[in-house]
Amino acid sequence: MATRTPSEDIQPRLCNPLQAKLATVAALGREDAEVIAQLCGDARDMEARRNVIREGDRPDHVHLIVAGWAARYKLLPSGARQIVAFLIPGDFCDLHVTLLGEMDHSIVTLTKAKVAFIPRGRMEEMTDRPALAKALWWATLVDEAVLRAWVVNIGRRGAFEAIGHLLCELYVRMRNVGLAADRSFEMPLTQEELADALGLTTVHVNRTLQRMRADGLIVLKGGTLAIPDYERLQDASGFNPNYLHIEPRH
Amino acid sequence: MATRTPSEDIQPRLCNPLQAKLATVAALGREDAEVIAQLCGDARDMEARRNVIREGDRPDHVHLIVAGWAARYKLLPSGARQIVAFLIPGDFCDLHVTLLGEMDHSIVTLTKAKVAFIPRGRMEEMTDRPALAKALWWATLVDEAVLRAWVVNIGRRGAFEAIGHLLCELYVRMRNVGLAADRSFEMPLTQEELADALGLTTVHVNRTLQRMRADGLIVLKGGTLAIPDYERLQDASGFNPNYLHIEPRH
DNA sequence: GCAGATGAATAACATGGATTAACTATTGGC
DNA sequence: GCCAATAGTTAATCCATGTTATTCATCTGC
Repeated sequence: MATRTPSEDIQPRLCNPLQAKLATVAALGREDAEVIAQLCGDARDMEARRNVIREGDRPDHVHLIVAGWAARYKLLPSGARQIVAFLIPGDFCDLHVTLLGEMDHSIVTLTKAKVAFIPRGRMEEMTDRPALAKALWWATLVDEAVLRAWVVNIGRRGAFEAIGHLLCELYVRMRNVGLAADRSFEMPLTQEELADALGLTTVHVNRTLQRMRADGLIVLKGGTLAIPDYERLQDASGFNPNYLHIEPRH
Repeated sequence: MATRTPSEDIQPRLCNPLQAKLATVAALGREDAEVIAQLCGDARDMEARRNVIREGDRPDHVHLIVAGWAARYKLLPSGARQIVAFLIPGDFCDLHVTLLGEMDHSIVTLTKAKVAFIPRGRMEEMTDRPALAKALWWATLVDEAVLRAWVVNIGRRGAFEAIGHLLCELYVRMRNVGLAADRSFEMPLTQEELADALGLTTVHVNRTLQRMRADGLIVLKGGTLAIPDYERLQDASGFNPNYLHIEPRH
């Protein structure tokens, strides 16, 4: 296989993060895949640190991250910020807003990003296709599972384990959409963003990252994270990927 | 209308917690209500502190709390427990398991409880009815929103605010299923359970509850919680019920 | 190639909450 | 009604993480 050129039928998943992600659940037909491709096609470019939606909004379309990173967050009266999810390519920002009406949190881009704005009608085209409807439902449920893991991370793990756990999760998720290879991936989060996600301080995140580097658990530099010994990191942080509900695919 | 006897068509919501809860979203027809009533009819009695399901299980039916309280939790390798949700009457334990396959967490009763075991076929009867299908989808999305609020609570609020916030949420949810009146409700959680939910220690929960009592924010005794001045508690804990997505109904 | 902005790295010090360990109510079973 | 188990209280000590502040390193646009 080493002789073949990497063509699109070897790794069709790589073309489109959403296709890659949903292929995890249901076998998508050619037409399903096309519907998805169309959605991602007309994504808008956004600068880093721009709000995609804000708490209180009642948008009439759904947002999908096609490229770049974003974060779901809530602000406290004190001005403190808690990030409740990192959104990577293939993640929907607000699948729920159609039913819940009003956003109860905000979403901001963390890097330059491509974001698709999908009108309601377009979403219905998707949910009319059984395989896609199932896949979207699955995606929502996995988001919820990720949130549960996040609670455990913040509530009962120390800073060291918590950061390790989060990095493991991001690695698996990035790999699942074809954006990680050979134990490394582009990880654009600042220490402040990590801190806001884990309920810590930038100072403490810094201290802890250094310890992890010193232990040889991670190599984090220039926006790229490498994990020299994934199993060791996984053990050190009590990470069990079962909650991501990704079937082993080989 | 004040002259009418309070018959079941004035407050049908109160008969059944699930009906009460779902009536929040969609107007349920008489038949819808009947389907729900049947589900709750043949619930099994369970003792306190019994597992309803455990991580790794692949149950072939869905569980619904009809009476009593339960908790969704995860255990860490260290043995520490993190509660990620409290389940009160009208809450489904595992609506997701049908699609996700394997449970990624466990559920335990906290009090004596009545739990309905709903076979897959029965669930499909529900999802075949548009109003119910929508209501179930809504319930799932609200669970997710609650989880987000929980993350904020643990990550960025101090113990005092966090406990206050949680108590406000429980009050609103209990009221929403007809189980709270006049600013008070049965609140069977032990300090240990509160601690495991908020990522704190029993000792610290105890200290903090005392402070809240001293401040006159709560009256907690004999398994009943009274909130003398709800607005003050709400303000003191930065509670905004928007994330529960309960339309104001009057 | 410089100015301004942003992010990372350190250091000194403060503190909320953890830990441990008694001790004291309550509760529920028999 | 008593015993055993469970739940709540209290106090002393300790530590992980927060606070505040300053310096250094990059990046970006012009």
